[in-house]
Amino acid sequence: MSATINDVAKVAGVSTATVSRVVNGKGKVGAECRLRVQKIIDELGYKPNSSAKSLASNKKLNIGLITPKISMEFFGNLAAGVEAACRESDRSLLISNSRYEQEAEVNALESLASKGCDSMILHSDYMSNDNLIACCNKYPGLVIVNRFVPEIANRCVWFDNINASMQLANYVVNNGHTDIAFLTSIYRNRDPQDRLSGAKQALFLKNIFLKEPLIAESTANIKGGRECIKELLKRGNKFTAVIAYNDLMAVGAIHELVKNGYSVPDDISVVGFDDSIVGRACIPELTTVKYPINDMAKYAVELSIQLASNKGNTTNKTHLFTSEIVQRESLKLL
Amino acid sequence: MSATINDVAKVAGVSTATVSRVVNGKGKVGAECRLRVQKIIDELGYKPNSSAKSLASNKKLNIGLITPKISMEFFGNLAAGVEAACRESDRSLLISNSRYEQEAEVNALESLASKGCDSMILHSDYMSNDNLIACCNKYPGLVIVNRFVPEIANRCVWFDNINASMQLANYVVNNGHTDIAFLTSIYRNRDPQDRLSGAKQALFLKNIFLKEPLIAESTANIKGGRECIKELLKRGNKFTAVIAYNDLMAVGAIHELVKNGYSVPDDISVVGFDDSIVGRACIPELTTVKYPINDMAKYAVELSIQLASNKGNTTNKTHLFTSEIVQRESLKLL
DNA sequence: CTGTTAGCGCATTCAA
DNA sequence: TTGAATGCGCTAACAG
Repeated sequence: MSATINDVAKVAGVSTATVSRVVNGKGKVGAECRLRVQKIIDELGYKPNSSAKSLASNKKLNIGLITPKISMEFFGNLAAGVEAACRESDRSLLISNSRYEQEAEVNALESLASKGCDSMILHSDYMSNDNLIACCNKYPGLVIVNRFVPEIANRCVWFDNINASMQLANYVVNNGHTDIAFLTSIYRNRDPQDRLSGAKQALFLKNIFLKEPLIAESTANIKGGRECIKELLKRGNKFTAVIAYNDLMAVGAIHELVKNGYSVPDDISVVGFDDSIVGRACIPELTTVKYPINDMAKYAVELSIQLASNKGNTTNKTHLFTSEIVQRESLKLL
Repeated sequence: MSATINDVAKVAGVSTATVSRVVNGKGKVGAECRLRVQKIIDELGYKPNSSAKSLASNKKLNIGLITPKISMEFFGNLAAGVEAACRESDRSLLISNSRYEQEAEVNALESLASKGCDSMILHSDYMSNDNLIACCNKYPGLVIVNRFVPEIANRCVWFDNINASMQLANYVVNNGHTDIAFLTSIYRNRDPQDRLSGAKQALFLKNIFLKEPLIAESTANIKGGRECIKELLKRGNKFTAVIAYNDLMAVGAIHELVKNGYSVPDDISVVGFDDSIVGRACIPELTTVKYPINDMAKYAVELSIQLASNKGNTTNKTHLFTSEIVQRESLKLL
């Protein structure tokens, strides 16, 4: 098979310890000796075996990412950010899909840890706070993305959905809307709840009450967005703006509104959430909120590496990212 | 740290070999002994260290995926398929982005191999056939996705872009179009070339000549699609249908056509390629060609595992996947 | 059926 | 500055 440290040592006429030193740039090695060894390394195409390396040094050089579904754009962006940061830190990235199953999340954590991941990034939708806390205690290099749990604040790289949703709702109101509908996800996990409650709060402060008849729920995809609009239209309550849980639902909403003869945004405005590619694909292009997942991913990697070397030594600092409204065409401006 | 095989052996009062046997289900172990050991394993939460495992057994249990950019939907789907297959085969997935850089592809291959990936899946856009052949010789478990190189036919899991493009072009012609424009990518890698030449051939067989004035090129994204239409409109040649290199360009084309007062598909039809989510987001929804990347990914994993255990032992069989037209709304039907 | 032993490839003492 | 020796956690003969 491929050359080992022994082969290099033999050919170079030195000990494996010396080869190890030149490979890792640690310890003292004579200048000419270093050159000679390096030459052999290049000639033989020697690459250290990372299993042996991590076994011997008890240092893990892998970082694990657990995501519900890597094929979704949001998680793809998360993975891309993590990958970039791994590359910079000369670490390898292991990926595991949890397919929205709580048990799979826990298994993945265990599995990745045993595969030499000292740092891990977890996007968890369904694990309870207590479970999350337990996991953080068990794995010092674990970082939680897109959740905030006060007890492990320093382990959370998160985004304030409530606040972002308030911003968005205010933006809609400030552009003249008072009859506002909200499209939420049928899956009652955190994000939809937070975004709905943020919108409610913001509207409440403007003396607008977001009540049941103007809230529709369905699956968090294009089809779900269409279903919601069908339902709202059937109910017959007036609305001039729609705030959707995410861009996919917003796009579905636009489709269904157009199909029913409404013009977006002239008759009805629609805004989404995430700033995903579908928002740029639909006509009119979608006004939405940017979720800085790529930046968060990079940050999370740094944090997890630091945590892993600190043995999870935690400060009180948390890691909160903020949003930004992306103004495009689907919200009519005053 | 976490429990090792030694801890389990000590507590259970057996040798490490026995523990190894029950963990791996290999060899003979007495029934009650197995139960006892298993109990200790569970109590201690023992998880085999995979570095030690692969070092000792000289078996690699990782599979590597090299992709230009994991955040793109197409590659995300590729990754998802690979991940699913890895899960079934109880292997870990390592991911590396090559960012469309040839050198990065080679580095990633080396790096992944040294990280214990005996199986690898590579999506290469820019490596030459000769390089690809060399890599396949070097890495017995390497499978190439989305390229066909005759000399290593058995290592290629591919899709016939030329043929698929011919199908699509025929479909367009059969629905009454004769004035057809083609939008291609400014990056002259394989896929755009194949799709363009496939369209040319199909049209040629119908006595339609796809000539320069009706071919526009730009970046392979939404913006590029818009640019192409701008250019075509400026040139002033008549066309009633547009075939785009991919869905993103097709969506951009639709946007620009609509902006210029054309109705799609009533005035001008547009078709894309890939069946990506943006095609379902635009209005009208895009008629396109399904690229079965998910199936191909799963297949590629099986193949690479088999190849790795065969030491690259190659048959003459190649692995070709076929396409399917996805009929939606952006092509007016006869 | 079970235990003993010898490495896998490397980093890291400790001597020299 | 360099080398020899040890062990990381595990598997795989080989004995018994």
